[in-house]
Amino acid sequence: MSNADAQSDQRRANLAAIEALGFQAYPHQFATTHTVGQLVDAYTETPAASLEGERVETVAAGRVISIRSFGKASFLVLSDGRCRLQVYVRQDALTDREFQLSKLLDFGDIVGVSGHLFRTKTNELSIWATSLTFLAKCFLPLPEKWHGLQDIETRYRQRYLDLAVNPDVRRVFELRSHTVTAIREFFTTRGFLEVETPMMQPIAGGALARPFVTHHNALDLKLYLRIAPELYLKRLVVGGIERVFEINRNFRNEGISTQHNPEFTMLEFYWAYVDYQTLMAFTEELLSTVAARVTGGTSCPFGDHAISFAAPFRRLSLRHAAAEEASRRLGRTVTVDELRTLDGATAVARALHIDVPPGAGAGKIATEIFERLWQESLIQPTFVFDFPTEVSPLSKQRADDPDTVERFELYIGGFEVANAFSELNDPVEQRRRFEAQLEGREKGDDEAHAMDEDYVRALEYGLPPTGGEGVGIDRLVMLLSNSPSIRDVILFPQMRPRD
RNA sequence: GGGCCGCUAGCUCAGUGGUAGAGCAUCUGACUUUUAAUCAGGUGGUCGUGGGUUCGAUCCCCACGCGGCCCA
Repeated sequence: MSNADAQSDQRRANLAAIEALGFQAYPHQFATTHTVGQLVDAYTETPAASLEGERVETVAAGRVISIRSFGKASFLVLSDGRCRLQVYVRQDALTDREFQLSKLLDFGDIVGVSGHLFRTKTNELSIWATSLTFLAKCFLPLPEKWHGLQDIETRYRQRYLDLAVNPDVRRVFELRSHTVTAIREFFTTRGFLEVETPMMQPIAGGALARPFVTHHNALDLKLYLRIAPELYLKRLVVGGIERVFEINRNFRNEGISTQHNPEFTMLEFYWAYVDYQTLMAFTEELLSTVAARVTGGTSCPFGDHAISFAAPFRRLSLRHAAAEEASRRLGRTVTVDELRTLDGATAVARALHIDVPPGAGAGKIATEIFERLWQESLIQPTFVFDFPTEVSPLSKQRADDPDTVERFELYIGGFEVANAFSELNDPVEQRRRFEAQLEGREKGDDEAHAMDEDYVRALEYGLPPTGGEGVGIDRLVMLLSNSPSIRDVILFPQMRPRD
C-alpha cells in the first residue's frame, strides 16, 4: 500500500473513531461568534494582562493546520484561510470525549472551538479551549507546513491546496478584490453607470483578435465569446448613458504566456464629450488612486524595479519613438515619413529582422517596429500615443493628420495595460474602416475586424464625441502585487487537462 | 511552432549503469505553555508514460505526456 493510501486509511479510521465518540461526521452548521481573522485583527496587540481582565469568550472555527501534542495537552493552529490562531487544548479543561477527539484530529481537519483568549508563556495569542467539536474530515495529506506547496503545476491545478497552505496566495487575491472594488468606487463616484453587455456575440467586434466560437442550439446560431465589449458600450452611449463602464471577462483565442490567459478581465469605460487627452489625465488619476488605495502608496515593487504610479506618466509618440530607436539600431537616420510608406516601413522592418505580418500596410508595420523595439523597456508608466489609423479601426483621426488617430496605449512593467482613444463617431468613415479591415482579412490577417452593420446604424443615430478606454485588470493586479505571471493573479488559469 | 529545463515517498528535495535516500508528514511509545516542539523506534516508491540499448536502466538513447522559462 502506498503511503498516501495508508494515510487516507488512517484518517478514515480516525473519523470512524470520532463518530464512535458521538460526534457527527458531517455536522450541518456551527455558530461562531468570531472568525479567526476577526480575533487576530482585534487582539493581536492586546497584552496578556488585558486579556485576563477582559476575559474574551469566543466561538471560532477553522482548518487545523498544525498540531503539537504533549500527551495531556496540545496546541492546534486554526486557520480561517486568511489568519491563523493557536488553540490550547488541555485534558482538564475539556470533557473526556472532547479530549479524545483532540487526539483523533488530523492535520487538515475542520473543527470548532469555544474558549477564552489568553497568551501563553511565549506570549502567543491563543484560545484556551473549553469546548471542542468536529466539523469535517480531511482525508488527504496536506502539503508540508514548512515549504508549503511549491510545485507550480499543482498550485494552479489544485488552487484550493495552494490557498490552504500558502498564505501569500490569499493576499494576492485579496489585493485583486480590493483593486476591483477601488476601481468600481472610482467610477461610480464620478457618475459612471456600471453595466453588463453580451459575452456571447454574433459578431466578435471591438478588438483585433481571434475569437472562440460556440453555437446556440435553439436559435441554430453561431456565436462568439466576446473579444471586447466595446461596440455594445458605445451603443449605450448612443442611447444616452453618457458615462458607462463594465468590468468583465473577455476571451481571446490565442497563445498562453506569462501575460496572456485565454479569458481575462477588462475594465472598459466610455465618457461622452471628452477626448483622449482628457483620458490620459484621467488614467493617471485612476491608477495613482487605485494604487494608493490598494498598496498604501504610489510606488510598487515589480521584479527588479519600483514602479511609480505618480502622475504625470511619460508620453511617447509611436512613429517618432519607432524612428528614433530604429535610427539608433541601424546607424542611419530613419524618418517618420519613411515609416509612413509601405516600402519604407517594410525596408526598415527587414533591416531590423522584424517579420512583416501578412497583409500589413505601413501603419501596421510601424506599430510592429515600435512594439519590438520599445515594449520591454517601458517599465515606468508610459503613454504611447498617435497610433496609425490602419491599426485603429474604431478610433477617430487627428484633425491635422488622417493617417494618425487620437489613441494611446499605456505600457507599464514592459507590457500593455491600457488602450484608449477618441471614439470614431462618423458612420461613413466607420463603414470605410470596416471595409478596409475586410480587405486585410482577405489578405490573410485573421485578426482583422469584422463588419458590424448594426453598430454603423447606431452611429447613424449619433454618437456624441466620446473618449473610451480599456484597462487590463489582470495585468494591473500583476503590477500591484509584484506577480511575474498572469497565472499568479487568476485563481484558475487555463491549463491543458491532465488525463 | 522552435530551443532549453523539470517530472524520484503525501510535501520539499538529494542521488547512482548493479537491493532507492534525507527532512517534514504518517505509525508506535514518552511528554499539561509549545512555536519547523523534543526524544526513541518503525512504515511508506510502477524514480511522468511507452519503446530501445544492456547481463542489468530511475540513470544512456528515442518517442510521447504535463509543466516552466526564453524565442517566434
